[in-house]
Amino acid sequence: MIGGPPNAVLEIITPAMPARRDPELTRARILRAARNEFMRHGYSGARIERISRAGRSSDRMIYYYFGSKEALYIEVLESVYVELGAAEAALALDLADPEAALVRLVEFTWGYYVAHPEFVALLANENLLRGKHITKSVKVKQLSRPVLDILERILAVGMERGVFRADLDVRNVYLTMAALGYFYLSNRYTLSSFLGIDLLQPEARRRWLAEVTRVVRAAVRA
Amino acid sequence: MIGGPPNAVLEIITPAMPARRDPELTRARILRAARNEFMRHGYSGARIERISRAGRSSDRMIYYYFGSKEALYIEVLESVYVELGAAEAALALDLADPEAALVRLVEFTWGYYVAHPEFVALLANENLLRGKHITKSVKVKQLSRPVLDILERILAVGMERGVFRADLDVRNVYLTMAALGYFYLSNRYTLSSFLGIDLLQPEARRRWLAEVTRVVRAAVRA
Amino acid sequence: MIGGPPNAVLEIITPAMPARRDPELTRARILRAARNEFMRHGYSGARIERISRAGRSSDRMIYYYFGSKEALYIEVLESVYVELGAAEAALALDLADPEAALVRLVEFTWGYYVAHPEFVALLANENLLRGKHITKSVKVKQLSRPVLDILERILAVGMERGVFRADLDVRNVYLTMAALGYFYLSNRYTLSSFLGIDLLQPEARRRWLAEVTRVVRAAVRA
Amino acid sequence: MIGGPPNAVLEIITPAMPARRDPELTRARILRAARNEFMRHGYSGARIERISRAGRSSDRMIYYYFGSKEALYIEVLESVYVELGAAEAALALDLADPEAALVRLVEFTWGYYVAHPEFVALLANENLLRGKHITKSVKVKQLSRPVLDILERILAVGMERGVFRADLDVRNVYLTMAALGYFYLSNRYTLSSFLGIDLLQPEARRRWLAEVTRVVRAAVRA
DNA sequence: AATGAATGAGCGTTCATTCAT
DNA sequence: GATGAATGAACGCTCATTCAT
Repeated sequence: MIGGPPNAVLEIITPAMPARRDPELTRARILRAARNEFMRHGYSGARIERISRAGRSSDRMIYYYFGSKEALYIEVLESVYVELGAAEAALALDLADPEAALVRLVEFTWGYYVAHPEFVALLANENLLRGKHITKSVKVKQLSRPVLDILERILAVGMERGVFRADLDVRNVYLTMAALGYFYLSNRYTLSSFLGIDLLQPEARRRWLAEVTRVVRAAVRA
Repeated sequence: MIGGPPNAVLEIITPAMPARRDPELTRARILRAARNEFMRHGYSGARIERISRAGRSSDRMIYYYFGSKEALYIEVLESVYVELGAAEAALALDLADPEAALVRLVEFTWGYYVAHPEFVALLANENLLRGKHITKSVKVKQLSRPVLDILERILAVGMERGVFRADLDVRNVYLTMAALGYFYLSNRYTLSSFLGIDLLQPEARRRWLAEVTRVVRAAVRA
Repeated sequence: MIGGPPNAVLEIITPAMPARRDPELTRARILRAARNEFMRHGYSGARIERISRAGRSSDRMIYYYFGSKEALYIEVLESVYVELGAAEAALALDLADPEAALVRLVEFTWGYYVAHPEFVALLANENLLRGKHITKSVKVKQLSRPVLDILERILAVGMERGVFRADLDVRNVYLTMAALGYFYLSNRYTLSSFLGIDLLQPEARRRWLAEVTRVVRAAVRA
Repeated sequence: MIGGPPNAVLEIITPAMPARRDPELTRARILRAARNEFMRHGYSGARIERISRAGRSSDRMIYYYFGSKEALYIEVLESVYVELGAAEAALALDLADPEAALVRLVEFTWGYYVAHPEFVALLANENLLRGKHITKSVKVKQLSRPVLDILERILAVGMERGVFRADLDVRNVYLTMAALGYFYLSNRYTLSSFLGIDLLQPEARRRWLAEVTRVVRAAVRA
């Protein structure tokens, strides 16, 4: 009742199934399922069993590969940070036109949030828990977040040329840019009910990106 | 973990040991404890037993008064919305100077978020759950949120006088104002680690309010 | 919040409501509701709260009037026995024709079970509990069950005249008569599924009464 | 209430202390304990904790193997039906003498009820709940109950030979046979108190079987 | 005579996790 | 390297019942 035969049967049914018992693949499937589960339900609401089922694995395997729910969660957290960092690093902005570059950065940031709801949700959840888990990750602390460097260079060029105000602080500009995009998405459910409009409609989203761009430009304009 | 000091403090607030058979008080104590618990741990992470202990009551009484964890949560949610609405309604702004009135509104909004971390946390949690519970509250739907009316009047006067741009949308301005304040506070843990500064320091908070005010003014300026 | 005013209001709404606060009536309503609840759910499955609601009273009143769930149950049990005894005592059978009288008694017994499903259900439940509660009732023990006397007289006349076998035992005949009627009704759900017919259909019931009558007559025939 | 004797007995049955990691055995022990508990207390009165203790397992394992109290109950129900079906199927009756075969079937049926009080109790309880759970079992519906076929063949031979009445209905005869045995046992507690004799005494039981046999024969006699 | 407030004990169930091979 | 069996601790919730007026 234990053991090989059932697997043998599966082998026949799904003949060319790539690398069954491929630890890397199993691990990746679990991680992906966990990201989705933590995004949807938060840390406490997430269920090991749902993750293992969605990842076509077993509870036991999660402990085998990750050790604990918290360790799995932290790895998920790290992975979304790593991905964001990679996406930021891949940004190739032309500093010749700092205003255009800034607009591109605003668009990129907004686009990233839109494309990665799990990033928004996981951060929201982690803040809800007052950074309880993120502080345990050594990896997250070591990660570079290229966006500040990029923004700094944009602002430096813009200020030097006089197209931007001279007293801009890179962290303030970053916060403004991030806040306007993030808040709209992270709070879309309560805001939609409060404002009486569906913020998720493509048209509404397009208009908000335009507004964010306008506000950020107004904020930095000399 | 058990003990005197916390009770001693409450003892002072409710002088002669709260009449044990005071249903309104019992109910209120539970509600207050629940608000705190849901703020700290989110819906799933909140524990009925911790709430009943903190409210100096029993698990059983929570079900006696509220029926279920979810119903209690919804009532907490309703109560924070009611309180915000009352605070907004109590705002008496002088429309003679629309710019000053707008700044006052920005300060009020920011001040409210700072003074009511439970509001920020509960909304964040509710959005994490995709508005799962708030949609079940009929009360929240019926509540008026006076802030939009107030802001609308400010903008109307300002636009009429030409001190504000003519194409302002009240919801966009509200979102900008709310986003800049809310995001800073709701994401303070991940942001602090990312930016390498403690955003909760009074000095940092003061500077951010100044920046928010500056950005909002820049965004509406004619 | 406590007290008279709400009742006063009800007085106006239901003007001629007979004897509100009539203890006898309230007691009777509870008892009737309890009988129904115990019939439907058995002793353990019965809920005090459902009884009080169905009896338009409160949990508290049940304890006020009856003392405990078990005492209420016993009183229900007693009441169904009392009613059956009264119905039996009201039977006026013409002993001139013992065969006809026996048939009449079979019909009466069957008719009583059909008309009083609560009797069948309560007995079934009490037997399930191995007579746990009925042994606590002094009243049930003191009750006379006239049916045995009646049957005895019928059999005596019949045997004397030679229309019945001479070796009949009154208790055996009673058991046969009761068993054939009771079993069909008490086990109708499992039997219906097993036999593949709906035993509750009027036509099926009518046929079964005919069969019971036939079997009893065959059993006593000389 | 805790202690040696009962365990000592089991120890003998399962000699060397049951290999703790034997899922089939664990499952079987739970099922057996559950059957006993449901028989004794009905569905509502049964306690998961008592079952797990009696089955020398844990509450948790019940959910591991069966999923819920109701699912466990249904499986118990199915198991008693399966066992009865197997016992019926094992009956080898000589149809050469239909009268003798019928008597044998009556004796078998009665003997089965006597030997399996859990069967009687579980059916009584299930009917009390109006077949609430049994209707959820697909297995029970698919089970064959060989007894009707057997009885049909007996009656066919007997009717053909003219020793039985020509108008017999197999279901009616089955009901008569089952009712007379089942009712005596299922209602023994209330009947004992009503008739003033202990129906469980071996002598009383023997006499009743004789009476049942006599009545059934009288009912089918040509 | 009547009742709203309160409760201890226990319910079925689920959680993340570890045992043992 | 991989896994089915097993588990302690707690979860949200409900039970019949009593307190206090």
